Amino acid sequence: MGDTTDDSEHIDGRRARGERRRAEIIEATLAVVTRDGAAGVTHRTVAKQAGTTTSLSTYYFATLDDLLVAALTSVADAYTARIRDIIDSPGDKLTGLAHLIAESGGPGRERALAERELATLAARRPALRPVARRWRENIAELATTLTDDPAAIAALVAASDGLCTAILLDNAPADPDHIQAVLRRAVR
Amino acid sequence: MGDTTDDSEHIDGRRARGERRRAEIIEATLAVVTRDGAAGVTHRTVAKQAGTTTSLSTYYFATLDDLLVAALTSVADAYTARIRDIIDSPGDKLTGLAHLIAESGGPGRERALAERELATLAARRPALRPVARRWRENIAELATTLTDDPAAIAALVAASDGLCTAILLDNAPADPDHIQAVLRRAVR
DNA sequence: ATCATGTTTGAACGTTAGTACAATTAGTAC
DNA sequence: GTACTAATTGTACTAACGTTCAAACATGAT
Repeated sequence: MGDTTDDSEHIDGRRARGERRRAEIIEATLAVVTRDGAAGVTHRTVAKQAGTTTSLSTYYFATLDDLLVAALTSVADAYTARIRDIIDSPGDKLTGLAHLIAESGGPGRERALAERELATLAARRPALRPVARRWRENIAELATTLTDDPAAIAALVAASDGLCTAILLDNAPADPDHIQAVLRRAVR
Repeated sequence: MGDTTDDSEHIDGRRARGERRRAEIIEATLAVVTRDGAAGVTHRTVAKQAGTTTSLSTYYFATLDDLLVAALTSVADAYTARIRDIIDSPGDKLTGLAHLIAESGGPGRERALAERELATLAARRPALRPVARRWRENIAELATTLTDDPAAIAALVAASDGLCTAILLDNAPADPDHIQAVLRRAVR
């Protein structure tokens, strides 16, 4: 997380510090979403979480919307990277996906919850829609390595999403084998 | 609040009026959720939408949470009734379900959006969780008329949920035939 | 008519929100 | 050093929030 680009020829130190602050504020935003939900995100709560002042939050993110967009983008990027890892790894892809989904029931629950909350937000704000769609597109990309049937691809995406919902709603540890069975049924 | 503490048979007209008001406020709440999202729900916005005063909203729903619970329950009840109709009707059940889901992309989009928003809210408030779960349980009930395989039932529920997400996110009219194909793949 | 009870209102309380802005600090270039 | 710019702070304003409350109203029961 903390890599500093000090090896570069001539970097404006102020800019580097600014971008670090920016990242800190985004991280604080996600922490707030995780703890209190998207409704709990205000410049004040985020600033307090980040250990700075309210005005600094507005300095980097002029409006609350900017802040939420940045936060959603960040969390979506992280999740996307996980899926990409599964696609690129040599093992069975459905097994990997099943374990990733199962994380929503364990320690990754709050992260998954945050993403879901922000995705719901996206349904109403067109600016956030492409970001929210990326998760689905990546699952679809994974599916194309398994089948060519468009219906099967759609089925896998839908099943992944629905399974995630079920896990979050049940609030119980999920069984990767069961998840995998449902997924496998979709692409079969 | 007075419940059915009165054992006598006479009808109190005031009670009927009160329950009508209550229903109006719930309807207004759903209208607000539809227009501005769950974040836009305040006693003031709801009251204005219902054409009454702020205090009347708090009179019927002491806290904002009560209001949201009532609204979510109401919309879940309506959707549940639709699924029950499909279960009880003689025609092909997956065709009926597919058309119901497809409505999320047409005129029923805002209604579906409201339900989804409230369901997301449920993930963080345990009080709302049972209500949110009912939708899934009814789909499962429909599935039991088609198969005994638990994995197939879970697959149908997950697929229905995921398809709904896709439709809402794509914001395009949905093709019932395509939906049906995905659903049929789940229970096959 | 009188009473009791449910309904409705308007105003007010204290709190917190978004936002703006002048002032201050800190780093960079000259 | 001075000048410039980005980063940061403290403060203040307005608007809206949830909630409370005493009073007024409406209506069915007696």
